Amino acid sequence: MSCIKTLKEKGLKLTPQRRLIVDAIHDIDTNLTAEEIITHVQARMPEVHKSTIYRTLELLEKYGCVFKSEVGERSVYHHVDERHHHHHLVCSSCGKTIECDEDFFTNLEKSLAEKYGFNVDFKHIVMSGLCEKCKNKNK
Amino acid sequence: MSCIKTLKEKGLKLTPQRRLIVDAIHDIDTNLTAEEIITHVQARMPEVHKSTIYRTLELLEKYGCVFKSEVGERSVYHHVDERHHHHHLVCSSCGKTIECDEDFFTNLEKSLAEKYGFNVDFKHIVMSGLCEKCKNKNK
DNA sequence: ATCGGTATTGCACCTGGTCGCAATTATACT
DNA sequence: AGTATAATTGCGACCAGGTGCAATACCGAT
Repeated sequence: MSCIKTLKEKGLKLTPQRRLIVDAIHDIDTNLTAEEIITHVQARMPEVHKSTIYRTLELLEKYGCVFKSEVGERSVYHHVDERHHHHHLVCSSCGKTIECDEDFFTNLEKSLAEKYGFNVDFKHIVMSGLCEKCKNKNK
Repeated sequence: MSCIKTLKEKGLKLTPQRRLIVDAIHDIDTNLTAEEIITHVQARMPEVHKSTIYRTLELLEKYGCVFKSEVGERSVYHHVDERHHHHHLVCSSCGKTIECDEDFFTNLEKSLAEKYGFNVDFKHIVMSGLCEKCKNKNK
């Protein structure tokens, strides 16, 4: 429930709509499409407009409560786990998500910074590809 | 002009619209947004519908003539250079694109496959972040 | 408890991109 | 050159997501 606290600390208003959105992110999976959030929220409070939801999600991202990432065309939101950061590997065939440790990326991050002076923002990247099952399926 | 050859080889029709789209990809930058392509094509042939352009781009991607990648919300197309693959680092602040060698990613690719059995599809990833200049600007 | 100001909402509209469909056209065959 | 036919086009409708604006509601001060 730290999301609520974060909003309060920033002097933002705690509207019923926002509570519902925060609830959705906590209650359901950690891997939510915008559409799933909209459905969940509107099931309880049908008037809530999608733009309100997108705006709230944007806010929560801005204040570090959720991560937004693009998988294929759609946006997917991950509730931020304060204990440890991790990256996500999403299978483009079955949709399965694997959390992987951020250590894997630190080397790459470092060498790209050294060679090109470029600072990749890995927090906002979700890698897509094929998981083990789907890879073998296609053979 | 190998794109044209590729289309012919696949038994696809060579329409004036398609010629224009292929021209655009060759003539202009290697780093084109869909919108830039649409503008370029419609400047010469105004009736060409955006859906035709998107469909052709999809085809060209399918047959390996271009790479499509998502930067922020928009789609960006890169003309494929047959000589060597490389990855793209796009600065989210100034839009500058850096081509980087694929060797940087092979280690990461390998270790993710070993640890998680996951095969990241790096061909379709464009990393965003901050280039040297923009990073220093914000300080 | 109520009041005022600012944050937030819902709405209507916009944008990039996709899709089904009927009309058109590039090509292969005669 | 003329024709058959399957691929392709343009169109309009649609989708997810975003924006400006007027109306509303949260919350701190009274």
